[in-house]
Order: sequence, then structure tokens, then C-alpha cells
Amino acid sequence: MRIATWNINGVKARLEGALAWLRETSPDVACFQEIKCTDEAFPAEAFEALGYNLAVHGQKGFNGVAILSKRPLDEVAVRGLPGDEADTHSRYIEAVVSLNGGVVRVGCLYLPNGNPIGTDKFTYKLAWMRRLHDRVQCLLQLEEPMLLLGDFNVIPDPVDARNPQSWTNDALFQPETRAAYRALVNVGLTDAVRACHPEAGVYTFWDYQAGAWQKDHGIRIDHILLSPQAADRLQGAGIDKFTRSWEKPSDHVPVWVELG
DNA sequence: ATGGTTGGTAGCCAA
Repeated sequence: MRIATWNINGVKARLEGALAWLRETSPDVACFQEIKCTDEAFPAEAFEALGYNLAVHGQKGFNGVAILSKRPLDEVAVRGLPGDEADTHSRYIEAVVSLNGGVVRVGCLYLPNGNPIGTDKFTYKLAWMRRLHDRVQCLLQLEEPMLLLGDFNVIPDPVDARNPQSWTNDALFQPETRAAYRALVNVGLTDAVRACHPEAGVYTFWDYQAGAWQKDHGIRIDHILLSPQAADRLQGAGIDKFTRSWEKPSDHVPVWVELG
């Protein structure tokens, strides 16, 4: 089965592109980030017409995440990342997908950008990563096939940027950010794209500004992390770079894994 | 080069 993630940067602006991508690649599960709308405003019918069941956690204007699944969603485990009642951002939704003779748990996330550094936005990013770490440690005890996927807003290593030096003052590439991401992976998760594509030049985001796409000034910040039970079934991973050339593209492109 | 571009929303914020 194919499980994919895509920061679509506005479901209203990206509806035709998102539908075209779903028709073309037919993922069994698709996770969206930055839907930028409320649950009520999400164009559910258009996705249901393609055979998807939906779990949406949105808010007005920005953020917002959604899980689409061809198989039934057994349970929407949580809407919103646990650990801070005061956090009103819609950045995490987790659901259990029912399979023939099993389940797979999917955590769809939009990790805070954190810029500019030295502000409460960066503090919020690091606190959010700590809460995500706590959630993952809890989930690993279930010993299920589990995927944590989405826009992590983390450049893990210099190889994940075309021009690493240009990101040295950015929240996505701070030592604290990278350390928190390493700690998360090191609890026992597999970075699926890294495992399947260790080579340089693998990116998932190109800024709209300054001709970043034309110059291939990309970064790899959208990730799929697998629990051991999911990693055992990993058959391949990839990036649907072709969507970045479409009319009205998202600045991110889809990332996917194939599980046996 | 502290630039430039897009989306959502309503005179800017987030990225």
C-alpha cells in the first residue's frame, strides 16, 4: 500500500492540483498539511468522490491537517498534539486505518516553522517537538505499524539542502532543531526517504521566491518516519517532484512510501 | 542583495 504526505499550501487554491495528483498516483492514504480552512470549509465531497474517507483538523486562515484514506478510518485517535491545552494551532491529527487483518496508525503533522529564531515562535517550535517526542514514545509501546509523516520544517543534515550555508540563521536548520529531530528519530524510527535515497539532491520544498525552483535551491523538510513494524514492510519511497512544475504549484511536493 | 512570491484574509500575517 502507498501512503503519502503533501503540504498543499491551501486546499482551496490547490483543489484541482490535489485531485489530479490523487487520480494520477492513487495513494491508499494521503496526508495533507496547510489546508488553511475550517473543517466545515474543507471540500470533502470532491475527495469523497475519489473514494476517500476523511479526517480533518482545520482552522480558519492557516495551519490545518487532514488524512484521506481509501480504507475505513477505524478511529481518529487525536485532533491536536497532546501535551499543551493552551495550544490552539491545528497541526496534528492521528488516525488508525483498518486493513485486511491488521491496522496501520498514521500521525499527520505540520511542525511549526519557528522563524524568526530568538522569538517565541522558535521556543514554540522546540516545545512542540518535545511534545511530539513524548507522543511517539507513547505510540511505540503499542508495537504497531505506525507512520509519522508531514511537513517537519526540519532540514536534518547539510546534504538535505542545496546551499546549507544559506540556512544557518533559519529555524529549520538550527542546531537545537536538528538535535530535537535526531532525538525523535533515535527513539527507534526509520527516515524512509533517507533509507531508500541516501544520495544528495533529494528535496521536497523550493521557495516561491528568488527563482529557487529554477535554480534547484531546494531543501528536504517533508519526512516519513516509520515504526519498526512499519519499517519491516518498507518496499520503497519517493518524491513526486513533477507537481512542482504544474500551474499554481504548492511550494512543497508529495512524499510517499510503499509498504508491503 | 535582510531581497522576492504565494495564500488567506481584509489592511497585514505566515511561510
